Amino acid sequence: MIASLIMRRDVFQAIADPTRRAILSLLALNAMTPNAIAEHFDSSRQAISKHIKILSECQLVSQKQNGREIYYHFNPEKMKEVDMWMEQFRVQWESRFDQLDEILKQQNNKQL
Amino acid sequence: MIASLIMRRDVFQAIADPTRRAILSLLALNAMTPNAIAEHFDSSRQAISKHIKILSECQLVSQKQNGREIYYHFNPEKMKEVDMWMEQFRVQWESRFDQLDEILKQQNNKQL
DNA sequence: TATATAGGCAACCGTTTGATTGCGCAAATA
DNA sequence: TATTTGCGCAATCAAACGGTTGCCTATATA
Repeated sequence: MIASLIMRRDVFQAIADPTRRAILSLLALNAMTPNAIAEHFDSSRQAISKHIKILSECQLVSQKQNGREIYYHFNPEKMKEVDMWMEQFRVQWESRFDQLDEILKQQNNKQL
Repeated sequence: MIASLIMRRDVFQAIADPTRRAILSLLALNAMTPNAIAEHFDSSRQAISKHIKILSECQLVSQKQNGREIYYHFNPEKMKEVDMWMEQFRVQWESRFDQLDEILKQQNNKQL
């Protein structure tokens, strides 16, 4: 289908929604069925299913059918993409420690 | 204003847009004016300004006025929030190494 | 076999998004 | 001083989003 090729959801867009983030936090602890997930929220089962569909489309979750139940599993691989994107910024908040290192070095120099 | 209290943007929603992510990548390297940023994109200057406004509202960027020019700076502090949220999932992709550790341990036991 | 349960799919609807256009204002330049 | 430049603000619009409702199929249970 064209949709599966073109519409391919973005991970960043998927985690933009607070409900989807909460679902991911739940699934990271253990795999769950849509109904079990929906019990944790005020929204309807269908609303949650739509969120799950979006999470599936960008491969943040995978599914395993068991009879009429479908267990959704969190897929850490995809979340890594966010982590990798963050890498470019991590240097900046680690620079604080670098600055501290610099200060300590200078103090050592003074002591010598 | 009420807007500044209630509307307070979400960092996750801010980085959902690919253009905004690209802007952040640019600003992480050096502070820039809206016009300078817009030159890197096909969109109009106003479109970019709107993105900048969203990034400002969630404090992912800060501004420093210089005459009629406004330099926008990347603020790493806010990006940390995303990094902190990711922490809960990081365990999962690091578990691969744990599994490797487990295998190595068992092999050592065999050797003993 | 009849009924209840799990869960996907499609249609619909109000709100939000991202982009464009036009405008106004302050700072720089002629 | 007149003009250009930098940039924010407001209005407008199509597309996307998030939710609800209704329906259908398949599996489990009475």
